[in-house]
Amino acid sequence: MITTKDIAERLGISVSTVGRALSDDARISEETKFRVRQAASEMGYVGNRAARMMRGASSNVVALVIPDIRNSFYSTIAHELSKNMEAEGFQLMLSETDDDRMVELRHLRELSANRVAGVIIVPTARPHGDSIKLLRGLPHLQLLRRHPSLGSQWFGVDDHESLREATAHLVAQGHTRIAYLGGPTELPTGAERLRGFHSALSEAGLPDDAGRTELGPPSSVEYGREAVRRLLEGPDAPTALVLGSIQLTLGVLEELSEQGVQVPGELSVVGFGDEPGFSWWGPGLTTIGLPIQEMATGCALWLMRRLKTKPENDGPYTSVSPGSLVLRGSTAPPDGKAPSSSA
Amino acid sequence: MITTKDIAERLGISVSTVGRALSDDARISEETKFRVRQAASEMGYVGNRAARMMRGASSNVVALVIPDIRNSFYSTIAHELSKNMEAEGFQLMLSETDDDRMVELRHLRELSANRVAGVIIVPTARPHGDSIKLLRGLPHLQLLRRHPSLGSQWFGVDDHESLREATAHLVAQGHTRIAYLGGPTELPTGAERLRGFHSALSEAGLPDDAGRTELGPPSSVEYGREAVRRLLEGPDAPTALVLGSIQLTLGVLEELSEQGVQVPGELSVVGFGDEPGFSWWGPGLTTIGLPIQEMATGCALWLMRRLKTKPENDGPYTSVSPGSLVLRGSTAPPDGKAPSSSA
DNA sequence: ATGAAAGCGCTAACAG
DNA sequence: CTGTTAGCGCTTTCAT
Repeated sequence: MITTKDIAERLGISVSTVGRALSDDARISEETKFRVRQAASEMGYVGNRAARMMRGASSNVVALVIPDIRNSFYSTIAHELSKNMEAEGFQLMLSETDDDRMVELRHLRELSANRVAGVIIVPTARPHGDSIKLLRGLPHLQLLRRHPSLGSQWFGVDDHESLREATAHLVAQGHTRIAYLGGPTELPTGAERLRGFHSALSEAGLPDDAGRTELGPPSSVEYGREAVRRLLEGPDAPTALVLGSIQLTLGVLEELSEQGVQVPGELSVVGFGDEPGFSWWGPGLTTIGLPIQEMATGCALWLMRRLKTKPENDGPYTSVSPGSLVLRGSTAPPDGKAPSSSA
Repeated sequence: MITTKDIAERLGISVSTVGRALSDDARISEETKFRVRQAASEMGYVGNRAARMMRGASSNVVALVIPDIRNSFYSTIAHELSKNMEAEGFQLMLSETDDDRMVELRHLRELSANRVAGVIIVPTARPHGDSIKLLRGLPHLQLLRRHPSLGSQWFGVDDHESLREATAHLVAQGHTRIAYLGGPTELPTGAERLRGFHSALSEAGLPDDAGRTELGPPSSVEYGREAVRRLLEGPDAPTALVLGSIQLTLGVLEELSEQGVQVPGELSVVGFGDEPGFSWWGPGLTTIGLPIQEMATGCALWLMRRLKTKPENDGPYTSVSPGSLVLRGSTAPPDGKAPSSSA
């Protein structure tokens, strides 16, 4: 690897002159600057950021710590961050935790060792104590999930309201046996979504046992399939289903379409998230659309600004983006037998 | 940030003793080691990789340079790499090029400045000369696309054979007006897939004008929609369609389902890739399944090994994974009017 | 307008 | 068993 010293020797000048020329210092003659730049380019010189960091320069790397990039939720976020950051000269490090706090900790150790400029994290349910300590030393931002011990900078969506609205939509259609299938309540998102579900039920004055819930520890496609199978068994199966996780939604859709369940005839369904394919599933999936793109952009811009301004303006910051119900064909009043001419 | 010097001062010993204790050097007494580790942990010491790199240590970062992480093709790859690399203590840098050679170049500059340990790249159609130079200085590996000037380490899928097989399937069903819709031929993948399409036609002895092709410069969902609209217009519209890009497939499926085109009645379709949702699209999408997971794992393992063994065993290496046709319901003999009792 | 030298944090060679 | 010293590549005083 070529260094400033190599260039200096080649031109018979000192390293400091080379350094100054490359940083376009005012007191270097134009001619020298030209010769230096020429040589640098010819020799394929690329400045060593490690060395610069030792002199106090900060890293240009921001890390994104998420459960799984295959979840399109997260890949959209990653893309949006990457795009916004590239424009500002930042690079994106990708760390997948698989929702395992130990993996999360290992990643944070590495990120800290690499002295990344900042971290955007979707924390696991209960981060390790050391993870919390490590994050204290790094400018960071929580995304979607919010853990109290990880500071008060947070970007997320209105989980409670999104599920309340989705459930209310089913209630308005006359459903009285509604099931909710979502992620674990250990996660702040899971808890909020479940709360939203219950809010809608109680607002409608429905009895507590109107709502049946299946809360997966694993928010996986496979679990979604199993859970919906379980839900549909038995005599008083629900007539409607609201979902609280993208992965679970994918599983449910696969299972329902495989079992040939009539939607919305036998069962009304409201999905979570709006993936490619949701629109062409069965009668079109009515689903909770999330403004992840906007959220991610906001998040990127906030962090960029935070990193560029020296002062520790680490005041609490919270951004809650609203979801929106995307109405398609997968919901209808219960007992499809009676096509019901109600509005 | 805590340094070894801080620890040394606190314990009244020298920095080298601290360094050795932390690296579990044999000549340090167990007691000192213990005290050092204790202090390090208490003080929240995290080694500075930048400093280590200046002493010759190599980075533990591998970069993945791809067009767009939202393409599930690439997010699957990213996940697989990440998983395999985390196990070996490597971190994954994510660089999106948006298929823009200038963005690609900027990323490679940064990666080089950061002295990343290695690069896995899906190159743009014609990488910039400087990009080529930069890559020469970095251990790297091409993925899927293969550009001759970027070295001879490559992992990919058998694009030619995959499309040949898919097309042959349609030919076998009796189609004689088959369209191919794929990415630009400037990309090696695009060219190979198109070649596969033509191979199948000529093997079947079909006239050249049997195949109609639409080659998108932009492999986007939107372009897929437009293109299929164009294809279906006019009197001698094709009776079958083979696709050569995931994004285009997504667009085509949306458009066909929106327009209510009967598949396979009016049109037989073979998709590219196997995304969630392809199985529940219409009659189930017959599609070209790709072993991306295996490919990515192979790729990760190869690079890890390459990075761990000092010697420049940069011998040419090529790995071609075969695709496989996933048969579902979207293809049938032409002229659906005659349900045709053939096997 | 340019050089010389110091030092960032760490490790390794060289003394004890 | 432990300390001293040098140097990785770069920027930044402090001297010319």
